[in-house]
Amino acid sequence: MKQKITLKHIAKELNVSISTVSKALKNSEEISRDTKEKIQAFARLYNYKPNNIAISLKNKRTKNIGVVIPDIVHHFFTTVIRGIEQFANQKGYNVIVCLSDESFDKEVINMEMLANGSIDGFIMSLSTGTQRKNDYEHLQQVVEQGIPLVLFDRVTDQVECDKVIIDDQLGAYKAVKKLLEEGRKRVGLVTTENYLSVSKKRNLGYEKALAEFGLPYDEELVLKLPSMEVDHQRIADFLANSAPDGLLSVNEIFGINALRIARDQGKRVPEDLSIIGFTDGLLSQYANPTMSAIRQHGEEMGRESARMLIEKVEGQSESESFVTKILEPTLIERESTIN
Amino acid sequence: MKQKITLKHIAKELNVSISTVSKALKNSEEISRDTKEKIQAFARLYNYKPNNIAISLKNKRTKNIGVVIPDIVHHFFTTVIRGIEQFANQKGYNVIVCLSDESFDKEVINMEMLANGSIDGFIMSLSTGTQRKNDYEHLQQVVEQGIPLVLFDRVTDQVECDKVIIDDQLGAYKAVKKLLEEGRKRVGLVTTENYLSVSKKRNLGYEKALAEFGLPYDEELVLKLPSMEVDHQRIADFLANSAPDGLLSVNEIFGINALRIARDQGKRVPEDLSIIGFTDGLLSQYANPTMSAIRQHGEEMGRESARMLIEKVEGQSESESFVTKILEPTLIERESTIN
DNA sequence: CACGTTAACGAAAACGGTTTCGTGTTAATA
DNA sequence: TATTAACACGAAACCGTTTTCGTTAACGTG
Repeated sequence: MKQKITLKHIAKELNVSISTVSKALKNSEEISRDTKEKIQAFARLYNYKPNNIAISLKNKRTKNIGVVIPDIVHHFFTTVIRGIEQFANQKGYNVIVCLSDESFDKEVINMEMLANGSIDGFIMSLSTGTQRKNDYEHLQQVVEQGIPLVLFDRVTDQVECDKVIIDDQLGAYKAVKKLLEEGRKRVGLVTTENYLSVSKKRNLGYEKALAEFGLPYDEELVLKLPSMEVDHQRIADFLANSAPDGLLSVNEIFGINALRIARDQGKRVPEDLSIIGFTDGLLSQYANPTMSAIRQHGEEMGRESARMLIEKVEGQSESESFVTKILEPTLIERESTIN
Repeated sequence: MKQKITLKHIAKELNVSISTVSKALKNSEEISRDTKEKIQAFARLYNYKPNNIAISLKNKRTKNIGVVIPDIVHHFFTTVIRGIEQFANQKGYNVIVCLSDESFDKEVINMEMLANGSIDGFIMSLSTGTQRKNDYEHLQQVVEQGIPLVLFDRVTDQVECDKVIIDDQLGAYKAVKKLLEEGRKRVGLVTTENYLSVSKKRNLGYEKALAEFGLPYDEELVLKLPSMEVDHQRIADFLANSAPDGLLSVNEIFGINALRIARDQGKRVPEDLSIIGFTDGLLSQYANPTMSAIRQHGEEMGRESARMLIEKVEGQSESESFVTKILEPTLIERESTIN
């Protein structure tokens, strides 16, 4: 087993001091041509690579960024991670991924693990647990310690930091407007309880579009599921009883299920029921019929988050100015709506 | 901005030495009751947490594990990550995720970045680039340096290390056997070129089942796509020309596409064409008709990989024995096959 | 009273680097 | 010849811990 070689080894072997070796490998002007060549050759021969941990300790910079997300088996989040990875990697950063599993406690534990020197900054999206509890102490702490933080998608007003979101209200508005323009009279909404920041905004967009078309907000047409779990029965009942002729789903899974259940109930999609879902993932693309969707541009959101974070991390500017970048959602029209 | 507090700060503030503080916080017997209480109270008050980096340097243990995978927007890999995260987290480890993006070069770069002290061990699945190039120098290096390595799913015989795979041959065998038992006479296979370790084995399972039913291996019934890209035209031509009545797809995406294209060609699924795909992901579950699948137990694979890796990392045993854990795949029957 | 014990703490090395500030040697200059 | 500058290198501090090995003072013992 070849042990990793250190500056000390090289120094001893070549009968010079550690500082000389360090400088030689950095091509410092201080060291003579001869010595530099000798040291560099030796280092190359033994494949010397500086120890990241030692450098981190010295520089107080780890070149790691911590990403805390609720779930990873979820198309939207994976695309965001990919975007983060892409940008971060290219800047020489590594990405430490932690899953909060939608739990407040896990979110806190993960952040505390990472906040003690392991990372230079955080990128995160709030767990439902945290949003429900409405407790952001752990985020405040991080910010107060001067650790840069970027929140994406599921954010909160209660923490001052950089944020990247899509215009959820606009997304919902676009979708519902499209449905209303098809001539739909009973446009429904499948969503979650309002503790999720995004759900709230999507509801607003839904209402706005209705109002614009002179339609009232009808509670009967809004199904609020208590969690991310799919409750087939409630969806089936909702579709049967409320009889919507258009539907916006706050996420892909609910949408796909609604589509499926509607067809099982004998409804034709899109003729009898026109459907649009949030998140343009694989499911929407491969559903039958394919499902129209609001694209959230996850990869761009990830890249943007990483860009903002790294800027803060590397920025000497102690400027306490935080920006919220708002991406515009795109309506992707497919077979579940009428073109 | 509250700066992180260190042992040195506490020591100066309380007029004791750094060593005393360190010992007091570890509740050492060496320190008097009084002093310990005073120090611990102070530390709690200022929310002292030891610096991970310093500890890592001292212990030569980072409590980080590096995961290098080809892609993350892929259901199977995300479930594996979830399994790894789950186990690792519970053992106090963090997971650094790197994406090779199916590229040999990126795989090498990522590993080199992490191998210089950032992590205690690797869990990885080979990129297609690496398998095509058939070059495992970077893995050898890591192993020689004594860094524990666990390969999962896409593995190679050319590196001696722990491995976790499913029995791909058995999986394919189970699927094809099922199709043949339905009475199918022309069972086809949609796969990739053989440089992927898993494809090779799945082909073997396919052949084995055919042989068992006294059927010849017919090249016309095997479609080998050159990459992971979906080539609609070739799939359509294949289905039209070779006219299979049963089909095994080496992954979910190819399977879903085949299913779709077959229906577009007027074939009924499963009556005219019975389909089974590898990887039991969301697409299979939500396809129309739902697609039968070979479940690869990604989460278990992740947990198992993490378990084996951490055992090696923490194991004082310098036992140079490597094991390959083989998980049994499960056939999930859905609507795309006849029950 | 001399000695050994013990309790309670501090000094210093170590982990593997970076960086500042000498310092000795040589060569150029006054 | 004395002074100085340039060159090439080393010593040591530092990042934040842990841990070994003193050291000191108080105490008990013969």
